[in-house]
Amino acid sequence: MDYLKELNPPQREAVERTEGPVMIIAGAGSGKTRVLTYRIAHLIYARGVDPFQILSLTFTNKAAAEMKHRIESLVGLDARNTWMGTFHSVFAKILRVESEKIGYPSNFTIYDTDDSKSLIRSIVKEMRLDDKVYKQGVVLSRISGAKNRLISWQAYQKDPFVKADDEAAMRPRMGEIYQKYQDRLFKSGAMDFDDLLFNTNVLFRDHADVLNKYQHRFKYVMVDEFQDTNLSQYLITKKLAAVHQNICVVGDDAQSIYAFRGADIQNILNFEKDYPDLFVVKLEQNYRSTKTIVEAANSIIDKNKAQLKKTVWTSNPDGDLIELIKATSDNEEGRIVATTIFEERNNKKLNNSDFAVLYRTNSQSRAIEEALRKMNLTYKIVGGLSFYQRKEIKDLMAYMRFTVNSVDEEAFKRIINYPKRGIGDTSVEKILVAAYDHDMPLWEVVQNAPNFLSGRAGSSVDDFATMIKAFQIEVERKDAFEAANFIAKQSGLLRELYEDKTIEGLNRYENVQELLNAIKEYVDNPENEDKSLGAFLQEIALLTDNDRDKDTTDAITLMTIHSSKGLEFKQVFVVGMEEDLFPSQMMMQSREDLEEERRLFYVATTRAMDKLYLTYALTRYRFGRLLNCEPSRFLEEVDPATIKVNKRMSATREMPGAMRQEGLPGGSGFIGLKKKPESRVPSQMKIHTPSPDFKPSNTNNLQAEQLVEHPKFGFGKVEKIEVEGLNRKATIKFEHFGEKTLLLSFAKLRIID
DNA sequence: ATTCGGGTCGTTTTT
DNA sequence: CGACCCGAAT
Repeated sequence: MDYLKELNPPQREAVERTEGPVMIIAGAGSGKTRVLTYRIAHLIYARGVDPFQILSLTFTNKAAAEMKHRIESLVGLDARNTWMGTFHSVFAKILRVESEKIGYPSNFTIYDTDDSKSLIRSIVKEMRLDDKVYKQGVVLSRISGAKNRLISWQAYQKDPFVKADDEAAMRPRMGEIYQKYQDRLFKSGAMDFDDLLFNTNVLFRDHADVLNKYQHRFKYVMVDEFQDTNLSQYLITKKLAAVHQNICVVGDDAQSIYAFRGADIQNILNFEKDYPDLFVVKLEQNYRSTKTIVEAANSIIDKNKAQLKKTVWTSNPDGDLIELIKATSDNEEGRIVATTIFEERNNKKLNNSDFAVLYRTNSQSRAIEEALRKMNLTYKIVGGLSFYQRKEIKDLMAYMRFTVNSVDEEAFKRIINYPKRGIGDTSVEKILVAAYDHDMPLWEVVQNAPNFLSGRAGSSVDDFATMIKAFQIEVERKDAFEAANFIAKQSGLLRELYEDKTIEGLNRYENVQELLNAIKEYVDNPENEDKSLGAFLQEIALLTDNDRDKDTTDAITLMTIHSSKGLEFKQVFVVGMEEDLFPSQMMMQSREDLEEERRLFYVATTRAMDKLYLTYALTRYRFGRLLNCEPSRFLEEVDPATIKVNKRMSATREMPGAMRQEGLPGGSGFIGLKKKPESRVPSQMKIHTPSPDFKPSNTNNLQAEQLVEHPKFGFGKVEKIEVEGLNRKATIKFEHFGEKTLLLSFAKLRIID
């Protein structure tokens, strides 16, 4: 039991108190993850609990993976058998087994936000409502909010308060949309994210035997980031723990920053009421930050009324004062951040990865990125467009989804005419209408297309159905990887991408390859018993970009404060400390909103271990308008004893000589990419027939000014040649297609001399 | 089937 | 300002 010696008394108490309801209030940097992992290890080691009986729920896959990894190194492979994952993934797994009891197929699809929005759009359109009033986002968040509070569409329509709300917002038919939305999801054999939790509640409510089974299976239930749970999640946990009462929640009310998506801070503030014999442990010693930073953070959060009393302290050294930096503009702010990182890194022998720049809104990253790039500092952006949201990935996944669950409407709409097979919107509409009019499953209609569509469209859909049937046979016989490969090839999707030799096209092709690799890895992983495509799809539906292998490159991290939770860095910059930006003007409707912004500021400051910088700009552009910015009220709230106003770096300042030279190659420090412009090729010109004698030339000696022929884009003139790493890129101006940049190692070009 | 022009709107984000 | 959506025009 050596590991217990590594813990301080409250941590140890939190680990050893395994029986009965426990709430661990864990201040920032107080070793929360360590306590959680040791607690699980302790259950297995000291108490002899079967890992199979321990359920731990987290908020991100990353947190779950990290914890699993740490337990494994503590306990060994036994740890594999504990149930650990996000609320959504754990209950998706359970629903997969039990869904038929509530009328869903066991191979149900999970709709992501895009699918949900697209479905809402169709419904609003079909109801002939104004989509400017019933905006997808608004409608979805309203429905989502209801589901998170366990309000079914029936209850929604009956509730007079809800009704009054919707009418006041000039959206009286919201209840109807909710009903139709649920109906369509059901008929598509699909659940959205909120349904995974909502339906688990339904399952446990209506099927006592099922609830009983899981209540007895999970003798110990643990919830991480408890301050971020919504009602739906909380009730599931409560039900599961009702028999053994071994429920342990870990959280920090001071870091509750997700109210806007249904998290209810009252869950943590009122937890005691639900469990009168609750044992509360407070972890108040901070191991992460300097005294200065801890004091500053405390001075902010103390202003909040709604909070659990605790005093976070540290025995770490005082450290440097927080630097408050005033910049004249957002670009200067970026420059100051970049030069400061550059100097600090060299003076203190730090790595890029020791630095983070945090902002309130994603759009603020631009100025910072520009400045970092100019100084050739490597950076990465966390968040932004996810891998799984890329069009090419969603397309292939839609094929796989439809093969597995051939009533999935959103998947159907995505692939029925991509690659093009002459089935336009009208035909698609006819198919869907037919399905609803005759109350037939979508797949029935597709299989009998000629009955519903005339002429060419009918036979095209027929061919499509034949193809899908071939896929289904493949899926039944082969594992996920082989089936996915088959689908990617036979659908024509891979070929479509392969033929596009532009940089963006290559990226898309590589992305698809990467997805296929991920499937291969999934199949090869002995931990995954079910190697079918269906099983893989279920796994991947709940992944986000943050879960993918992060590159090992040493880079400065840029992200929003929200996504910084749980992380730590030696030096942290919080930029954009201006009134109305942070705290955000849009957010500030009530005292609660101000308090949430304050907690957000608390989260930001407590990411820093050694040094914290707060910066603001006096002018900033927003929506094309020049703003005059006042320093944020938060700057006034921070204990002034912890701050020094940095005159040295404010105002205009010379950059170090080495940085000043013009024409430094900018691009190499650039890892993150927020948005890739799609290459737009005018369709009439798509088909260039290569000359009969077309043979790709050796492009090793390709020069500017030379004339070339491309099999797809036709004739063009080389504008310039660049070297990027091992690759050479040629920018070529084509007769009809304009400028394209091609990678020479891939492009097939014929040199015309 | 695509493209272009006009109009709108603009947090935070996980699953 | 600029991204996105939609409808009119090709």
